[in-house]
Amino acid sequence: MSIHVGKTPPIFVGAIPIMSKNSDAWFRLTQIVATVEAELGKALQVEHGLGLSEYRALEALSRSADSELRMQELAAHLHLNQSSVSRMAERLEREGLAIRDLCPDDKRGVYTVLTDKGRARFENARSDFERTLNAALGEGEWEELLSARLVARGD
Amino acid sequence: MSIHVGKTPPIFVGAIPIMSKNSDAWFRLTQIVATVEAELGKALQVEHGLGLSEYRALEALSRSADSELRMQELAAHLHLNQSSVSRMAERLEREGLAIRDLCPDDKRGVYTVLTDKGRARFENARSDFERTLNAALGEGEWEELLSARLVARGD
DNA sequence: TCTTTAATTGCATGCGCATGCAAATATCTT
DNA sequence: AAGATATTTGCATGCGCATGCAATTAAAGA
Repeated sequence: MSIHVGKTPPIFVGAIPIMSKNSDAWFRLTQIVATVEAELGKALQVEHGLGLSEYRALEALSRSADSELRMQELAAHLHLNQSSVSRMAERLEREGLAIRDLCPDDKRGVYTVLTDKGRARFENARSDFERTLNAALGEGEWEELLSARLVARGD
Repeated sequence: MSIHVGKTPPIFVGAIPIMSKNSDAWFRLTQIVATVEAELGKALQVEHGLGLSEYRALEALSRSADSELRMQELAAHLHLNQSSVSRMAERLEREGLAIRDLCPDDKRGVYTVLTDKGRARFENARSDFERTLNAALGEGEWEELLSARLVARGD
C-alpha cells in the first residue's frame, strides 16, 4: 500500500478502503433513490390511491400466468416481509383490486388473484408512473448516480 | 454496441420513452439499494442500537461546526420530515447521544448537540458501517447498478 | 400398510417502530 | 397586528418481528 507520503491518502487495511468515499457516494445514491421513490409514491397515491408496494404487486400479478401469485411469491418478488404481503393483499382485496383464493392442491396456500378492476387500475396508474419516472430520470438523475459511483472509485 | 439498428427499438412519444425499460431498471436499482440499506440497518441496530437515520444524523452532527445542527438543517440533510427529525432527536436525547439546546438568538430554534457519548457511539458504529458497506458493494453491486442503467438506455 | 406423532411450511395477527401530514404552539419579522 | 417561520404533537400508515393456527410432510410404531 504505497507508504502514504503526502496527499489525503486512502487508508487501507488489507484491500479494503476504510475511509468514507464509498459511504458518501452511497449516501448520495440513497438520497436520490428515496427522492424519486417518494415522487413516484406520491403520484400513485394522489392520482390512483395506490401505494408503491401495491403498485408493484399489481404489476407482478398482471405479468404472472393467470394473474395470480401466492403470498410467498409476492413477498420474494417485492423483497417484503411475508406479513407485510399478507396485509397488502388484504388492502388490495378490500379495494376490490384482487381477491384471495385458496390453493386447491395445498390448502395452506393462498393465491392473490388480480381482478379486472385491479388490472384496470394498474394499467391506468402505469402511464402516470412511467411518465413520472421518466421525468425524474430525465432530470439527470441517472447521471448523478453514475457520477456518485465515479467519485466513489476516485477515477 | 452503440447504434442499435433494428434491435428492441425503444418506443417514443415525443422525447419520452413509453415502454418499461426504465421502469424495470429502476425497480432493480431500488431492490439493490433496499437490500444493502437493510443490511446496513440491521448491522447498526444489532451491533450499536442505532437506526439508519440515527446513524446519518450522528454523522451529520459530528461533521458540523460545534457538533450541532438545528432541526431544519437535520431534516434537510436527511431528507426527512420535520416531525420525524423532531422525534429522532428525542430518541437520541433519550439515549444520551445528543442534547437539545435552545437557540439563544432565535428562541424558536432548537439545536441538537452531539454529546461525547454520541460521538463515541458514532465512531464506533462507523467502522462496522463502512465494513458492511464495502463488503456489500464489493460483491459487485456497483456493477449491477451500472448495468441496470445500461439496460435502461439500451446501449 | 395404516395410524399416530413430530417437524416443517404457509399464512394471519398482535405489537411496536419510524415515518408523513395536518394542526397546534411559540417566536420572529414587517 | 398580521403573516411567516421553527418546532412539537395527534393521528394514520406501512413495515418487520414474534407468535399462533392450520395444513403438509416425514418418521415411527403397530
